[in-house]
Amino acid sequence: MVPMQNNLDVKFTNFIQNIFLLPDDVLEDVIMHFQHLEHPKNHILLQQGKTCKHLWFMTKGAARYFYTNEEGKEMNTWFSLDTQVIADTTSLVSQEPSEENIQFLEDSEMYSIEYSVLQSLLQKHHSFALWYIKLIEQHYVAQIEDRIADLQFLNATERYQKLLSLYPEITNRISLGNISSYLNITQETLSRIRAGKF
Amino acid sequence: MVPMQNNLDVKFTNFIQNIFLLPDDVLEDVIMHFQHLEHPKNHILLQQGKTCKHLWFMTKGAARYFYTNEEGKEMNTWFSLDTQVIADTTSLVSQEPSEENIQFLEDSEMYSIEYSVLQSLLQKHHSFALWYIKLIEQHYVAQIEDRIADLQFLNATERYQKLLSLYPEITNRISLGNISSYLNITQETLSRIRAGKF
DNA sequence: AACCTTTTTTGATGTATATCAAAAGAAAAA
DNA sequence: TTTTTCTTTTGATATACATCAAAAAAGGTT
Repeated sequence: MVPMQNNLDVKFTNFIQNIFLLPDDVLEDVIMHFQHLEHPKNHILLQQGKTCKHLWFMTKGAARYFYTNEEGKEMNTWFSLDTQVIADTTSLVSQEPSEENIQFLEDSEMYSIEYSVLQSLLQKHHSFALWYIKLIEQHYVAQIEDRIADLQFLNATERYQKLLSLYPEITNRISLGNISSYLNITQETLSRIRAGKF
Repeated sequence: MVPMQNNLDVKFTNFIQNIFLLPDDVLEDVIMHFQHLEHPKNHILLQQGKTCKHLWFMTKGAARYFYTNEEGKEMNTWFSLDTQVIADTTSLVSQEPSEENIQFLEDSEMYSIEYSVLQSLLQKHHSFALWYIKLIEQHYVAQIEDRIADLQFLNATERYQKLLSLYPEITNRISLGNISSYLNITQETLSRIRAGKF
């Protein structure tokens, strides 16, 4: 249960209200079902094989999504920086075991809501269901389709440049190994790209 | 406006009801806002640069999503076969111009609903909003995330085999050139994969 | 500062898949 | 059937990026 006085909470409510404006009473009912959390760097938020039981709204920090392949190599599938929704969507919506891990790359702050609570709020408030539709549309569909196009049509150098233009500060916050894995290239190749060797 | 007597319509209402069960009165209100359409092979349903103003439920047929790149080459991004939702989701939800075309690869049948009508039905019926959430979750998120994983982690041969296991009859319905473009490989490479040369 | 650990860079070589050119096969048209 | 057109296959070569090995640089720790 979240008291609504301090700055962080204002940031969070703005995040919620920017997705789709909720009536005051609904906003209040929704917000009070969120829990404020902090997790340190390296904390594993969701583990491969476990079902994703929460939806998180990160207000500060950085996280990676990754899975460990047959050879034991960790492959990053996604990054979230600062104000972002976090969840393994596939596992959350199906309530089946996740195929990936979610781990923080910085000390991070977030608000969480349980899947069952989310479902009952969707049943309870028509406006919250409309809000959730906007959330999915904006945060999953748009971003994800973009990523498909990148993987399908851009080469390694172009993928890196696009990531840089989207997150100019990413190289100060996330290691080259983690970035290269997300870009689907090796660390060596990314190093050469940065040195301008292609 | 759709009379609900014949077989095709039953197939369509089943499709709707399988996503999420709607109360009879809501189902009736929803169904009557759909229009039945047929389009011949090669018909362009949506053109690059035009905004996607409809959501379609294909009940029979085949379609491809593609865009034309700088060199004038057509690149397939998606296939839909038989009972499937069709739309350029990014364009539909943003109501901004589409970056891709949608074209039929066979004579096809479908039901369509206009974007603005869809929006007003979402406002009007809480249960229809819950239905739409399930639709997005099942038809966009799950499929799309799977495609990212395929592009990121499978090689050309594995991508082809996975497509075959999902649509065993695809080679009889869709040309090798169209399939290879979707798999993000050349026609020559796909031909060699099929001949077992890798 | 010196030491240890992690991250990044460099070099040599290998591999999956692309490109270009042309032949073979299948489908459609005359 | 013959001709034309479109689709698929084959061969030779090129290229983007991976892999393996090792050195260099950067961060942390005592």
